[in-house]
Amino acid sequence: MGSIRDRRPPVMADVAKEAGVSHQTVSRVLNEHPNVRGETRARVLEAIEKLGYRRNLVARALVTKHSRTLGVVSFDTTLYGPASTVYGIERAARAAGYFVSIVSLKSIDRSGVRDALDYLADQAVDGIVVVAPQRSAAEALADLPVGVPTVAVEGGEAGDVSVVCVDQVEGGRLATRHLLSLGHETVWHVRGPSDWLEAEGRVAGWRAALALEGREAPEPLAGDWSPRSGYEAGRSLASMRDVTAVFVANDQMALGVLRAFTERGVRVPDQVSVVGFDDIPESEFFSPPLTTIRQDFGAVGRHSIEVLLRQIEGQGPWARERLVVPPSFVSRASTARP
Amino acid sequence: MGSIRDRRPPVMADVAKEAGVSHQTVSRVLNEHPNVRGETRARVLEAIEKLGYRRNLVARALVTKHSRTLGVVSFDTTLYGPASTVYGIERAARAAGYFVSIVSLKSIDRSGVRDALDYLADQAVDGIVVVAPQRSAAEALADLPVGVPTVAVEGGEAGDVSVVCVDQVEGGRLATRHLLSLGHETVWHVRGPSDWLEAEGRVAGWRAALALEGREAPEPLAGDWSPRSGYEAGRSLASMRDVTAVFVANDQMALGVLRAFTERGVRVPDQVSVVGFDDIPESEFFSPPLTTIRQDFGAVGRHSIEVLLRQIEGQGPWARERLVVPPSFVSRASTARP
DNA sequence: AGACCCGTTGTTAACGTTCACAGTCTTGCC
DNA sequence: GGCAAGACTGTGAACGTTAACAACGGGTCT
Repeated sequence: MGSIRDRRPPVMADVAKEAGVSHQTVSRVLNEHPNVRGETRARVLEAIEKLGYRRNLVARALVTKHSRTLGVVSFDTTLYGPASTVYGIERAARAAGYFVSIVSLKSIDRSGVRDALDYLADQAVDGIVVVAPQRSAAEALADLPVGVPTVAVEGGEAGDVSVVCVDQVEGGRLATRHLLSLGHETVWHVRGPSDWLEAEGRVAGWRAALALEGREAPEPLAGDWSPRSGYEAGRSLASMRDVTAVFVANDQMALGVLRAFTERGVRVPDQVSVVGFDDIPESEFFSPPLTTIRQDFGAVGRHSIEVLLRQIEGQGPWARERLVVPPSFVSRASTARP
Repeated sequence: MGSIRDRRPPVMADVAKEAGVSHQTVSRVLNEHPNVRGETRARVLEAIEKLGYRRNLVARALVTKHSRTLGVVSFDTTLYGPASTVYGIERAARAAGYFVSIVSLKSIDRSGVRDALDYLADQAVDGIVVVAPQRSAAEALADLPVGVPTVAVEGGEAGDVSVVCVDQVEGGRLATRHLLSLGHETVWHVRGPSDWLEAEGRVAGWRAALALEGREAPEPLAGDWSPRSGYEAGRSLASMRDVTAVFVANDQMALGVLRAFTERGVRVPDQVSVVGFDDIPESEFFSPPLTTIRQDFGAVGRHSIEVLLRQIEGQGPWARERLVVPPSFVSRASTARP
């Protein structure tokens, strides 16, 4: 028995003594090594229970070189998209027995991403997921800390990391095609910031769908994802004569557009049809309920962990994968025939 | 020079050899111990730079017993409130030089919280922040792993952990008082789930404000924070005759209420006034823009880290603190005189 | 019967850092 | 000139785990 003042948590050696075996046998039981006699295992387990032993993961990580921790670098986890993605990542990681260490960046510039990566590398993470929706972030992945498996979510082609993303181009196409199929002459677009790859993808899909039908693409209106920027774009659109259909690059901006239209007396969908992007939980209850393109953020998170674990747990040089999650069209009440 | 195939990252001993000092001196330089000669320090720093040495935080944690990692347990980080709080926590923690390890729970029941806490304790976190808005989560804090400093965010009184929270009662009062002061006879309430402390607090504030003016409190309508539940409550309210003012327990449900009113032709604020809670980024662009109660989630996150670090870095038994962040009233266009 | 294998267990040595302590070399001061 | 105090540096031993290897016993095969 230890002294009364022995507040030190029990270690493997204590368990070993209690069970009358060597510490190595305890280790074997803990790691489910096959070659341990059933009775011995039971005795060890009992001793563990009795002493309330918990294995020290730090010591373990020191010798195995694996921390069973994954790093996540993300941009503004307050936004619905990143928040959902990170949530999916976290759940998938924990289900696989990994911890998740998170770094949220305020602005994603090259040095910010580099710092975050270094920070995580110091902590000896086994792998890193970078939610890198901006071009600058994607570029920062080019000069990665070698040796640490990495997956980019929504990232570009830069560097040779695996990428998991939603097919933004297809999403833009879906939205635009829907509006054209209703009979609209052309479709206007309120786009996201130009340094966001997602914004570019949606623009590209919009243009492609328009081109396919031989329609002229009007000049897109610039937004920054915020409802306010959508509101301002909406005021501009409301003052134009020939606008009958608008594809807005995310639901928050679409809300702003709807608000501006309401203020100006433009009726949706009677006079103008609006399609959003993301399918945030609120969109269904906008006035009118918003037709939009759904991104399955949960799937993106799960897949990114799958790809990452394949790299971590597989051996040898990892193949660079590219996994694309398809978006889906959600029909509601904000679109109609012109 | 190491061999050509020497891919092993450099350790302290390598730096020491390179600089012609002992490993302990390298350690001293790294830890900014004062008693190192300037020239020696320079030589060590140079060697570190040359070899690209990075200190192994795992080995360090093993001996110091400090991982410089904080654990965060949260419920559904997809919701705006928790997401913003966790974001604030993460930023404040990193600014203080701590890593943040996150566990998101799907449902907060007692055993779920316990598991999460154990999980984090295994990882040897230096402290834990539990975002525990539900009664059951608050209860789970009662049987905490001893020895690990813990702070509850939005938690109740249970257990003897420090608490940082927004004054929900005051928020409920603010909303209700505003409506009464406009001249409404009474104020209806769409409440949050009954196992959420925040929901209870808002109900209490609403009742208190009503009682203060000697008004009868109508039966509150139950919601679950989702826009849909707000929508359903809104339909009920729309079918009642004497409803002129509604205080909705969060902005998402308020959106649902507005939607239901719009569908039924109930004009806001002309016929009915609506006040929300949270001030999510979207509320300003609802139709009409929503009068609401703002919670400063960022401040909550920052304060929780301050309290936690005070416990970690201070010595001796920590005093149990209780820090209350005041909510604020945001006036927009969804309220008017009856 | 002896060699050999395999299941089971123990012994010893890492892993890379910090801590405790013991030196050595200055420096200042009587 | 000697001595104490302090600055600076080095040595050895932790921290708690897993890896590598050795040792032992009983069974099987020849």
